[in-house]
Amino acid sequence: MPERRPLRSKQSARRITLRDVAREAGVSVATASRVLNDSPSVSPETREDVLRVFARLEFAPDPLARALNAGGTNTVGAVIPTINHAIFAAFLEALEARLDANGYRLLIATTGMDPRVELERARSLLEMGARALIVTGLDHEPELTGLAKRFGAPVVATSIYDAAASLPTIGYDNAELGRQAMRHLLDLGHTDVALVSGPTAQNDRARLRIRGAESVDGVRSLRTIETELSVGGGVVAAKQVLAWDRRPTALLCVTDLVALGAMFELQRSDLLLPRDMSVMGFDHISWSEHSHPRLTCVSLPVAAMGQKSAQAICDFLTDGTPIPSVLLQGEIKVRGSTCRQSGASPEPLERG
Amino acid sequence: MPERRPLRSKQSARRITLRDVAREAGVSVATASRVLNDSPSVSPETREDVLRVFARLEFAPDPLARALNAGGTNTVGAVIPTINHAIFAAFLEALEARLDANGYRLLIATTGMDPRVELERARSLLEMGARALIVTGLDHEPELTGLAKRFGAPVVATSIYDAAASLPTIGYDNAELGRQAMRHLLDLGHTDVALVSGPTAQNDRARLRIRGAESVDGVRSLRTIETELSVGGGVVAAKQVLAWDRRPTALLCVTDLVALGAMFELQRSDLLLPRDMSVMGFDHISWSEHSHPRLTCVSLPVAAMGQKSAQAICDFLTDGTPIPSVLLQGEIKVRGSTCRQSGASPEPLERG
DNA sequence: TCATCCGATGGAACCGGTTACATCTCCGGA
DNA sequence: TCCGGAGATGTAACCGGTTCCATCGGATGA
Repeated sequence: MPERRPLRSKQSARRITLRDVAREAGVSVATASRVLNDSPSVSPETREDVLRVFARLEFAPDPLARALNAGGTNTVGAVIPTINHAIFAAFLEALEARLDANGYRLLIATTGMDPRVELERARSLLEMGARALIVTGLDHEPELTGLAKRFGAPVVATSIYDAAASLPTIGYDNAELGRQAMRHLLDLGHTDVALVSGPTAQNDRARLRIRGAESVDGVRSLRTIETELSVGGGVVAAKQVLAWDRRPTALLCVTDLVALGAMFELQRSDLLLPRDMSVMGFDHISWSEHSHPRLTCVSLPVAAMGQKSAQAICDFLTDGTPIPSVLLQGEIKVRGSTCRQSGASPEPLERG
Repeated sequence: MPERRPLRSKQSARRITLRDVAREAGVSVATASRVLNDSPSVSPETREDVLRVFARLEFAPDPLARALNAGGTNTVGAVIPTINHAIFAAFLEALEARLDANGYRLLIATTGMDPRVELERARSLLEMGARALIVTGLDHEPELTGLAKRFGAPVVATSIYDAAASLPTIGYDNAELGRQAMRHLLDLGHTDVALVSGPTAQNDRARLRIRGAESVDGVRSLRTIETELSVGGGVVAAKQVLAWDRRPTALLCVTDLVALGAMFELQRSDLLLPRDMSVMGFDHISWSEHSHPRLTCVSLPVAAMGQKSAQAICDFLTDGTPIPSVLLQGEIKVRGSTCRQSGASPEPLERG
C-alpha cells in the first residue's frame, strides 16, 4: 500500500501557473488558457503577448489539471507476466507503437505469473488513471473484472481466443495451434514425443497448448515435462529427457526460449539435430529463424495482436465501439529442426 | 500531436463522486474524504455508514483529482531504444520492480534509436505527468534537458557512466569493458580480430566499446563491421567475415544477440567453435550461459542498474536527495566460446 | 444616427478530490 | 457551576487548468 506523502514542499518555489502568466501578461486566465489551446478567438496581438510571457516564465502546463478537466488521461495499462521474454516484448512493442499513433501512452506492470500480484498491479494502474487494461490469458482473480468495471475501464485478454469468455479476447487458438504442432510431428513419423512446457499453474495458454497436443490421435507416447520458462528451463528439460531410458524422437516445446535451451543442451550432448532428435518450438521469437538448425515452430501473431488490441481499445475509448474478440491465425514455420523419423529417410525437410 | 477530444460525453451517466456519496450518507464531503483516507478523526459509526455507501454506490475515487491535490503523480518515464531486446527488458524488469516497491509506476516509451522520436516521447511522458525521466546513453537532442527542467523532472542517463556529463549517469564504463574484452582475446593469442557492432550513429555506448577495444595495443588487425542490432544482424556479419580471404581468429560482438547470430551462422558453415573461431559477446542475456558453446561475454550489471536508477530517483522525489552518478562494474564471464589461438593449444578454457 | 451583430475578453463556476480552520458537543477537573 | 480541551464534523478555499456566459467596443446595415 503506497502511503501518500506530500509531493511538493509548501515553501519551495511554486511552479508557474496559468494565473501567474495571466497576471504578468495583463490578461485573464481565460484568455491565457485560450492561447494555450490555440483557440481562434484571441486577437493575434494578445496571443503574441501571452506566448512571449509563456516563454519568458518557462511555463509548463500541469498535465494533471488538464486531464482532470478532460475527464481522464490517455493511458492504457498492460499487466503482463514478464517483460523479460522476447515474445511479450515483441507484443508490447507493437502495442506501444499503435497506442502512440493514437495519442495514448502505455503503462506497464509485471506480475511474475502471480494472480494476486496481477490484481494489485491492475489496481495500481487503474488508480493511476489507466483508461483500459490489457491482461494476458483468462486466468485471473475473480475480483479483477469488478474492479475494472468500477473504474469504467474495459479489460482485454490477449494471447488467447475464446469467443465464449466474459472478456473480449484478442489472440490465437492455443489448443488448435498445439494440435497443429503435434500433427506436424506426427506427419513426420514421430510417435514418441516429449512435451516440454513452462509452468501451467496460472497459465491457461500453456494448458491449452498441451491439451491440443494431447488431443491428436496416433501418438504412441506423449510424456510431459514442466520446467522453468526460460533458456535454462530448456536445458534442464533436455537433461531430463536424455536421462530417460527410452528416448523420444521429438521434443515439442511450448515456448521458443525453452526450445533454444533444449537444442543447446542436446547439441552439447553430441546429438546431431535434427537427425537424433527433432525439436519444435512455439512463439517465433527473433532468433528462431536463424538458429542452427533453424527452429521449426508455431509462429504466433504477436505484432498483429499488439496492433489489434491497441486499435480496439482506442476505438472504444473514442467512439465507444465495443471491443470485439479477434481470432488471429498462427502459422507453422517448417524449418530445419524437425525431420522425418521413418528410419528410412533421416533427411531434414529444409537444408541450412 | 495528439489532439484533445472530449473524453466523456456530457449526457452519459456521470461517474459517482465523493459529493454523491456524502449526500447519500448524510455527511459532508470532508468527512467522506476522511473516511476515504483512513483519517483517525472519524467516529466508528460514521465510518461504517460511509463505507457502506461507498460499497453500495460502487464509488471509485478519481485518481486525477487526488494527484492534482498531491501535486503530481507517482510515475517515472523511461525512454529506451526498444523493449524488444533482452538486455533492455532485463533492465526494465528490475527498474519496474524497484519503482513499484517504492509506490511508483513505470511509463515506457520506445524510440527506435531516433533522437527526434526520443524527444517527442520524452515530451509525451512529461505531459502525462512523469516526475522523472530515464534515458539511454548521452546522445540526445539538446532540447531534452531544457524540456525536462521546465517540467521539473530530473533526467538520468543509463547504460553509461561519465562523471563529467551534465546529467547524472548510472551505468558502466563501456570503453573500459571494450578494452577488457579485447584484452581477453589478446591474452588468448588472438591478434586478428573482427569487431562486430550494432549501428553506432546514435549510440554512444557502441562507439565507446569500439574505441575501448581499439585502444588495446598488440592487436595486429582489427576490422570493424557494423550490422543490425539483432540475431539476424549477427548472421549477416558472420557471412561477411567468412567471405574475407584472410579470416580473423576471433569475433568480438558488441551485443550478445549479434554474437548468437554469428555463432549460428559460423556453425552452419561447419566451423567448429571455438576451435575454428572464438566468439565473444557483450551484455550477458539469459541464454548466453547456456548456448553451445557457452558464450564468453562481458556481463553488464543491468539488474543492478535498474535497481540503482529506480532507488536514486525515488530518493530524489521523496527527499530531494540529489541523483548521483554511479559506476557499476561489469565482469568478463569466460566460457567456452573463446579459446587459445597459439596453434599449440586449441583447448577451450572451459569445457561444456 | 441608431439598432445589431460579431469578435475579443473577463468573471466565475467547474472538474473531484484534500485540508486548514471554524464550530459544536461532550467530558472532566477546579 | 463554569471552563478548558479533545474529538467529531462541517464550511470553504484550494490544486491548476477549462469553459460557459456575460460584457464591451467597434463595424455594419438600414
